[in-house]
Amino acid sequence: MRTKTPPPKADRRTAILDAAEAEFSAHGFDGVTLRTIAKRAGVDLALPNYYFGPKKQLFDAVFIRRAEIVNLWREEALKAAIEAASPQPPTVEAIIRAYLEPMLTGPHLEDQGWKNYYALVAYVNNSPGWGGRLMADHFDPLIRQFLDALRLALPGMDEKDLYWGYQCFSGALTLALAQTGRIDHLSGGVCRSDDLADACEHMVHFITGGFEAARRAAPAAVTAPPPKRRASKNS
Amino acid sequence: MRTKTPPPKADRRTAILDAAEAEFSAHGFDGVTLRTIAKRAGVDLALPNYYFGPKKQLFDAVFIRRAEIVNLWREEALKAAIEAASPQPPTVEAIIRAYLEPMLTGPHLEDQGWKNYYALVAYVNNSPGWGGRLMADHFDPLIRQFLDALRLALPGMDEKDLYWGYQCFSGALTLALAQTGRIDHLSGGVCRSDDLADACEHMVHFITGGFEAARRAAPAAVTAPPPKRRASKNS
DNA sequence: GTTCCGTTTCAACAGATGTTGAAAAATAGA
DNA sequence: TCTATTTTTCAACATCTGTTGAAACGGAAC
Repeated sequence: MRTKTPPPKADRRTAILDAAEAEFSAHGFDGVTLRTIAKRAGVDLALPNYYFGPKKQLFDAVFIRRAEIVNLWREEALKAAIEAASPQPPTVEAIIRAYLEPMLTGPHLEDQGWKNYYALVAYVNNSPGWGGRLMADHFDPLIRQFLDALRLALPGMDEKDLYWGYQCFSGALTLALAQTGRIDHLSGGVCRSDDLADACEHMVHFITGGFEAARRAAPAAVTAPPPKRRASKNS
Repeated sequence: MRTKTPPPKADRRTAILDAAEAEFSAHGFDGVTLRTIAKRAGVDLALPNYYFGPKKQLFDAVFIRRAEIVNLWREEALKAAIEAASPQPPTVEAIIRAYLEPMLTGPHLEDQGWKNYYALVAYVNNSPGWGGRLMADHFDPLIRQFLDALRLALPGMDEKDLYWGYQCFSGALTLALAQTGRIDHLSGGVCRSDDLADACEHMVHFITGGFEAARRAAPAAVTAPPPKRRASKNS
């Protein structure tokens, strides 16, 4: 009943990747069965294993497929921002835009596959354990390039502030990528979480302001500053 | 072999909740079996079902247990901030602190159960579908109180900017709650994702600056502003 | 045609999964 | 002590899970 159109003859490999992408992004790794993926792709149960090996390797293949593409986009955007501002370092806003816009704006967003992939990235980034390994292996090199650019754009910023700032940035982006629809419900329809371009434009300002405030507010605290505490709280 | 200490006689109910909390937060709903939970809690396989019904209801019970507590903490902190600033509205920073500090600072963090619960909240908040329902049912009322406070602290701010700002805020908090350890790896140990108090103090400045910049930068754009686009990008 | 090789199907496996009903044990009330 | 109620154990169920090996199919080379 859900067997889509009869399989398009060839191209079964990418049909499996697309189906797995949609299912994994919606239900997580353990919430998906190979039978569901095969049925959605319109192929036999044994075919995913034939092409990709065990389930975990199929998941990795889905994750890696578009990671390389989006990394190229972002690297190119960062280089362009640096070149456009040369010999000055680019502004914080220009760096944030180079980080976000290649992902969140552009005609590729009309492809539901890309939206599914972004939700998958959000899932991976929030998964403890093996999720961190996947993210680190495929995104850390590029992230370090952006951190280097931010160091130049924010002279005198403490390293700790920079990393915590990136953590905030990454969290905001991750939740946007997840497209959970929660902001739709909360805002009564004013904001739509599937409008990634809108999310992008607002994030640019918010995150830029966050980084600049984080540098300004640096209280030269060395370790963990204990703020005011309430009277009691049960353990 | 993993049967912990012999069951502490009574208190099997909370032993099941604790075990389920630890397992669900680490592996998600579908990544956990009732047998794993029962073994970790040191009880019989059939006992979780006896107390909580089917698996999904056990998950909900885990989620709800501490939600009510943390909501009370945060509501109390917001009221205190409002009262302390009266008759003026509290500052943005005071509101952000009231939102974050009850969760992220205090002696309850020495209880690993609370850290597990926070990771569970992060998991739920990033789960599409049923996750959003759980969050909305148990956290939206309090969130609306904070949004009301922010409206007073940020006069003239556009509603859309406010909601997208909260989305950034929520994303940053969610990733902090997840404690994935990714920031540890990325920063080479400078930041530790299990140091929630440190994350809190940095988030306060970053998010406060983000909200204030979001108000400042409001370009009176009506819908989705299409920023500059690169030459071509495959679909 | 015949052979060969990459692809696809089919059927089945061994094990795990959520759930349940009935028996057994513990607890409380009289 | 006997009874009634709650709690715990045990064993099993029907179903689903990832994976695999062998057979069947496809088309191209000879």
